[in-house]
Amino acid sequence: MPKIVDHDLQREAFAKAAMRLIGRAGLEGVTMRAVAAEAGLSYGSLFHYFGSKDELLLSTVRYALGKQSDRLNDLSQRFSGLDALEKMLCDDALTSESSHDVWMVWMTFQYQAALRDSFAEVNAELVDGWHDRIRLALIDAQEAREVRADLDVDLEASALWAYSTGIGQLGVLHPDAFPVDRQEALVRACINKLRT
Amino acid sequence: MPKIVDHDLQREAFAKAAMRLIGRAGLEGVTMRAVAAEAGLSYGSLFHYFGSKDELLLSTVRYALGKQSDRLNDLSQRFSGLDALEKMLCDDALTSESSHDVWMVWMTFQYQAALRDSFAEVNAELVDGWHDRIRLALIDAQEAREVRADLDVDLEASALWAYSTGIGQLGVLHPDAFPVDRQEALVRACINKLRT
Amino acid sequence: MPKIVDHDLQREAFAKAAMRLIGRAGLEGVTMRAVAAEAGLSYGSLFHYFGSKDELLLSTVRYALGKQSDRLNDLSQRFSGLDALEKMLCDDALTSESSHDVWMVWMTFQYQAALRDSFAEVNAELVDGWHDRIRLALIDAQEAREVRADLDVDLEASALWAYSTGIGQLGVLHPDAFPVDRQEALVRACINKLRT
Amino acid sequence: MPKIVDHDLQREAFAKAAMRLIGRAGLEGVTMRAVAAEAGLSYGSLFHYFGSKDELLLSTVRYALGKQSDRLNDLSQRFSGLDALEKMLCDDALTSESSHDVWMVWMTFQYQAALRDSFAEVNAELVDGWHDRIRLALIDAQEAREVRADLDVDLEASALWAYSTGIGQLGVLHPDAFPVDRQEALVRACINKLRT
DNA sequence: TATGAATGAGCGTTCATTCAT
DNA sequence: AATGAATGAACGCTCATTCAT
Repeated sequence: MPKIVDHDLQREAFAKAAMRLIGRAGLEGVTMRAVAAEAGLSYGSLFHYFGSKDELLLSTVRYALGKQSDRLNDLSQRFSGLDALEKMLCDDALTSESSHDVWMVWMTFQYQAALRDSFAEVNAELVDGWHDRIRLALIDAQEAREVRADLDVDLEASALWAYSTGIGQLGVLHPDAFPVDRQEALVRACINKLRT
Repeated sequence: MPKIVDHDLQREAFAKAAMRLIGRAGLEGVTMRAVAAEAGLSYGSLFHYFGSKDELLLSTVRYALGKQSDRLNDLSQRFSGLDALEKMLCDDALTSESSHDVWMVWMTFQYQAALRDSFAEVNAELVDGWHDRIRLALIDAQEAREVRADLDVDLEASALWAYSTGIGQLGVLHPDAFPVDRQEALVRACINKLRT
Repeated sequence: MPKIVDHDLQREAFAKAAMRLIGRAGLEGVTMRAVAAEAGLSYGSLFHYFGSKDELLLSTVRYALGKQSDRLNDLSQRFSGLDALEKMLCDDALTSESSHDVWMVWMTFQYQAALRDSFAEVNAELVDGWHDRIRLALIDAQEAREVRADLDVDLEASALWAYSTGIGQLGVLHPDAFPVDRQEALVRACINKLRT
Repeated sequence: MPKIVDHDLQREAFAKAAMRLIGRAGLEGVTMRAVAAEAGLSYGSLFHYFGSKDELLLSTVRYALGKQSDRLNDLSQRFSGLDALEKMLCDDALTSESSHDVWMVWMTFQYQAALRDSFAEVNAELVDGWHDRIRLALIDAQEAREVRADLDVDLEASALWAYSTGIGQLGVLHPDAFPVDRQEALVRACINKLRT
């Protein structure tokens, strides 16, 4: 019998380490050696679990966003309409200490996806999912008469997407100017403008 | 003093080349060799004009944003209030073909500034300038009674900043989902919501 | 003593796998992982049966040449003189599909033996055996008056050795220019020149 | 002005270094670091002159065989028929100390060409050249009535090719059993058999 | 001043080997 | 005995930077 380890757990450990490094120093800080060291394992080990750096990176983004996705799923089941939207955007946009790393991963990944085909595909699927969620919540809100019947749902969905993207980015890059409570206030203000 | 003019022209030529490369392939595409080749100048001379890669990068961002800043200055002299705001945001946010490279430089730089102290300083000054412009235009609008008197100017300035940041980023990264006319529509819709 | 049989069988399975890999992609294609995979056995077990890669390689060459040696022994018992020589050289030199892997192993091994002492020793013994066989067959032929009495047996043995070496190498490396029937024709032509 | 160096001369220096290493330790001994060290230059320099290891290797084989080719051209101008053939084969086959490295390069290259497409192309051209030379010399000899009129020139050319290949290989791999004078004797014996 | 050659640290990746179960 | 995880040295290659002319 081989040394018993949970393969997926190890992969996750490396993904976590990579996420921490991205959070701390961006993609440039993610060298395979640094990831191994951060995970407390040997360099060679890393390649036992990931065939290449790209594979690790893709796993990292899936891990980082997977957790968030789970939370969003939970929220969209427990709430609906503008309520759900507010909760989702707050959860997503808010760059508190705990989600800082996730946002850095997300930004990094978006950037990479614009430059490299291998990332673009995965990105498209993640991005579309996010956009859809916003649209559906808006449609819900419209049906519940929380927002005007003639609201341009598509446009507003895009607006909210852009808005949350911007808040997230600024929250990460300028935490002093965009502390969490300000981010929350911005999200609320924006959603309230949609209310009938 | 013709030499000095030459000197600045060379620096600008390199900065332009670096900007094009960033627009095409991100920071990763910017090697000193590639910059020299793109500028059609010799490799060694690059180090005569810039002591290091960082210095070149800083010059590049100053060059890229300087042009935009000039345009904004012009706009803020010719217009005021919400009008100026709309023009400024459209000019800034719109990722048409012509400003794609500038946006890429900007995004790249923001990202670097979050990670490296040497960039953060320069970034702060650029960012503050932008935020101030928005605030001032909003105050103008308030004085001209274009917007409600009790509008939280600070908050809305932040919101517009975040909004334009998000539109710009999405415009660069997802040009298909955010073509220029959509970006414009989003900016207008946002500003119109502020109108009394 | 079934264990011992198992042990040898496993070793042979690995040696076969290594031989196939050498035939397919040369020594560079032989990684310990690839050998285990090709043999359909576990990676770790490979090191139970062979203390090192070198040991595996040595076993591989012994396995590959052992089979051929058996055939040659058989031939030299059933035939003698030039007849035996022709049969032996045809068997040995001919790089048909079935013996391609064996030839690749042989070539690879010769090459290694020239570079590494640990292989040279084993090689010397194999090579000497082959040279002796040719000499003995020539002496037989001489005694049977198939060849001239004043033939320089040593020289001709060397010549035949070189000749078969060359044919084998070219057969492996340039199969289009040296198909089996051409190889056979070359061997026959050479031997016929020795006939009185 | 840059440091003045002869680009081609540096490339040759590296090629020579690579050839020496191949002669000493085979392809496995040719690491880019070892080549740089052997050439007495820095590691990074090497990549200034060769874009990749393959490029270096191809240059090495061209360099190694180019010298030989020059000698052969010279011989085939000064001699003709069997005389030329003998001189050519002696020059080519003889693995004296001075040509040991060349032969190792040649063997190594043949082997690689069988395994890698990128080498096969260059190899084909070199190999064909060699085969043609032998054929043409034989035809010359036939016209000069040095050999029988009904000689199968194609077959004999292949035979000589195989023969010289074998002698060369054995000369390199078993220098004790195949010293230079023996190689020469073998070549002469073989050619004399062709004489009318 | 202008050029490009020279340098070496650092990268992602491979791999034989050792270790723990 | 059998398995596969763990390890780290070495490889080819890139690149900002320095140097020599």
